[in-house]
Amino acid sequence: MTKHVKGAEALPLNQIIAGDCIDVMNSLPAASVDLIFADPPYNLQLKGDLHRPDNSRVDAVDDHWDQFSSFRAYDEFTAAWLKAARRLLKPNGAIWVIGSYHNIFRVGAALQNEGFWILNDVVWRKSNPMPNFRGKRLTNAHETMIWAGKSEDSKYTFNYEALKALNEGIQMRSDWVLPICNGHERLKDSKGDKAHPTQKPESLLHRVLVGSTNPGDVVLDPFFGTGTTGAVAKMLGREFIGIEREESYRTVAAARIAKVRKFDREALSVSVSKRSEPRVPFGQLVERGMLRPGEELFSMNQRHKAKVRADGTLIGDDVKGSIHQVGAALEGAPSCNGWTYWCFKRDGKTVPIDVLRQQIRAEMREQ
Amino acid sequence: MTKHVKGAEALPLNQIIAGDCIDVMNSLPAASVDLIFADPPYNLQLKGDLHRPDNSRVDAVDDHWDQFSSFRAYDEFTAAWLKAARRLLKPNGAIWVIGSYHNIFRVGAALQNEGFWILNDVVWRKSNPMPNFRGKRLTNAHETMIWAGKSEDSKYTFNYEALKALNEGIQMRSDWVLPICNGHERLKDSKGDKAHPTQKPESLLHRVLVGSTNPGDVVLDPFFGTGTTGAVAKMLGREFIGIEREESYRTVAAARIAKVRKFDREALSVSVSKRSEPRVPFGQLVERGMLRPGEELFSMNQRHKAKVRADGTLIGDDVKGSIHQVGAALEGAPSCNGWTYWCFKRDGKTVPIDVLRQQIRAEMREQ
DNA sequence: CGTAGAACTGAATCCAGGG
DNA sequence: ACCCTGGATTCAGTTCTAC
Repeated sequence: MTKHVKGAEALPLNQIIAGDCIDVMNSLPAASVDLIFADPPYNLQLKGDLHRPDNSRVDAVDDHWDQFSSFRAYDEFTAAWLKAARRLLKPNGAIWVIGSYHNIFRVGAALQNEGFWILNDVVWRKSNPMPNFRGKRLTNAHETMIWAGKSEDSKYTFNYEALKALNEGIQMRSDWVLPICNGHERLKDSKGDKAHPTQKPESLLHRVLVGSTNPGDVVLDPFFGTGTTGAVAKMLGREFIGIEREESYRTVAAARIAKVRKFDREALSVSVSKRSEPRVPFGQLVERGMLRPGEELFSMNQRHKAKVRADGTLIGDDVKGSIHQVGAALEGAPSCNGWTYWCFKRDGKTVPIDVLRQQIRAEMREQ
Repeated sequence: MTKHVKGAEALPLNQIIAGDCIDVMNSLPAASVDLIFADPPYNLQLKGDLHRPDNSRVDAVDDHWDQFSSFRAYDEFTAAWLKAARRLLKPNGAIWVIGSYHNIFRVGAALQNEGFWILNDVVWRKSNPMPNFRGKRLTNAHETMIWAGKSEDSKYTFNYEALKALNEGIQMRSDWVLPICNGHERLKDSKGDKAHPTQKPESLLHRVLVGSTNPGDVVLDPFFGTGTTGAVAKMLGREFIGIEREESYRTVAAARIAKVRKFDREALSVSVSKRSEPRVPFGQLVERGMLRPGEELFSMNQRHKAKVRADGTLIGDDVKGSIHQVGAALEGAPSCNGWTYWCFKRDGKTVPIDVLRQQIRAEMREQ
């Protein structure tokens, strides 16, 4: 299918175009696209191998397309594809770009330099990220998306009520908790290996497209990969244009999209987290000043006491550890629920620490 | 209090220094600070706040002022204070910078350009953000912090076990859910208005300082504001240096910090990693007769065995070497922790050799 | 057939210290 | 500076295998 726009050039809709995205974008008619979703190379700069504690090797992103000789080279690449992308956007068009700390700051600055107007940065909080195996940094548990209008005065599309509905009637926030793409959704090649190292979950694109496009809008993805953007666009009744350099990815994407039915909501069902109470680490009571480091806690039976430390552990006579561990040790029990075991004193009264946890949970429910 | 460092220049500790942060930082001795926490301004309307690297002021009524020159001026300001900050850091020092989508991408790119090495970007997920009243965008529910080492090979401080303890035994992630600063913690001026527009919560600084400094470390905050960094540093037994241009903020901060009490020493101790335990050569177990030369060791999975030699090496089928080397070779693994891999037999029971190491370490602690 | 437990996996800038 | 070696280090899943 092609679509004719003012200027008589044809727009190749619902196709995957082979080639370098900058060249291809430059060959398409200007001001013809409503939304761009881009998942560019992150320039991860990985060095050696990484092993899990069980000695298995992590299958890293070592593909040639992620290699850049320097930040400067990456910046030039970024400016070039953003320029081409901006030309394609209608005046009221918008763009989403996803990245990690390796590249997102350079991408964000480049967006601003090119005249895009940032509307929000959105954090994808992964419910099941890969841990930091060596314990040398924080678990890298999120990626960042930037949502920007073509210019400061673009009348961008924002379906406020639709997103609010997706969020159980509460205004959608800038942090989205979604699982990574695995299980059956993760596309495999003929050998059973993952077809693409960085396939994005459809739930993420669902939220992006519901929130910032209308049915019939044209969505372009210059780094199409295995076509998550195209698959979700088709389900949601949006038109897509994919650009992808690697033949193997194009093949997988084409087969995938062919199987998609419009309004195929089944594929989007995000595993709903159990409706259980949120976990509140004891350390949070300390960080938030509800209990002071050095303060004494007393056991329910008044037989034992222990001091709170700055890291949210307790120290008693010859025992250190979590509220549960210290409670268990002092009672000589195999286990102990520290939340119901320990109390603190306020104004002469003895108060169970669980009261403070309830307080935090109540706050969390409010918004 | 001042502290004298190599080079005979005095470091003004636990003081709030009046002045422009770039000038003040340039007047302090190089390589003298362990950590910098910075919450730089990012209101682009306050053009008078911006300084070029040559210290000339950006003219707010400049006719040529547009979006582009505004970004350029902000970039120059950012590069200038980051350069000054980097000079102050010890080789193994690190920096935290907090910002929002208005400025954080420019700050992140500048950090990388100046040679800092990003360790994590951390999302502060606000549990009670201000809603988006007009319903034109997503609720801006987070801010971004960047944690970076002075250089790629900095041996930065990371108290992994302490943060894990704060999170009740689960590795700390890059997204931190903490409430915004309000209630009693929020400082008010004499008229009852908030004393500072963007006062950060102490819980945020608690986590930053527990995780990336040790007691006694010097923490500098070039945009001190009402002194959250100083207040938490004092509580946690860290030394602080604050720089603030506005007298009203300095006054509020000084009064605030004077009221803070340091936690006692025991409360400041945190959970430590096994890595900090003294090293015990396996040969010592043999020398001390805890294991006899010729004795057989068995792998944890019971699949392999090897004999102890008099020099503290093992000999198995076709392999000789350290407990680690033989374990790795037998398992075909890239590496192996021999201490947890090998067991010996005593009175019919299988005992991990690590028990003997712990015995030696306990003896070492006694004296 | 169902269930329990083992195996596997994910955009990762993932070691420190002695010779 | 490099080279070598000891030895510390994981969370939330999904899929596979054994019984």
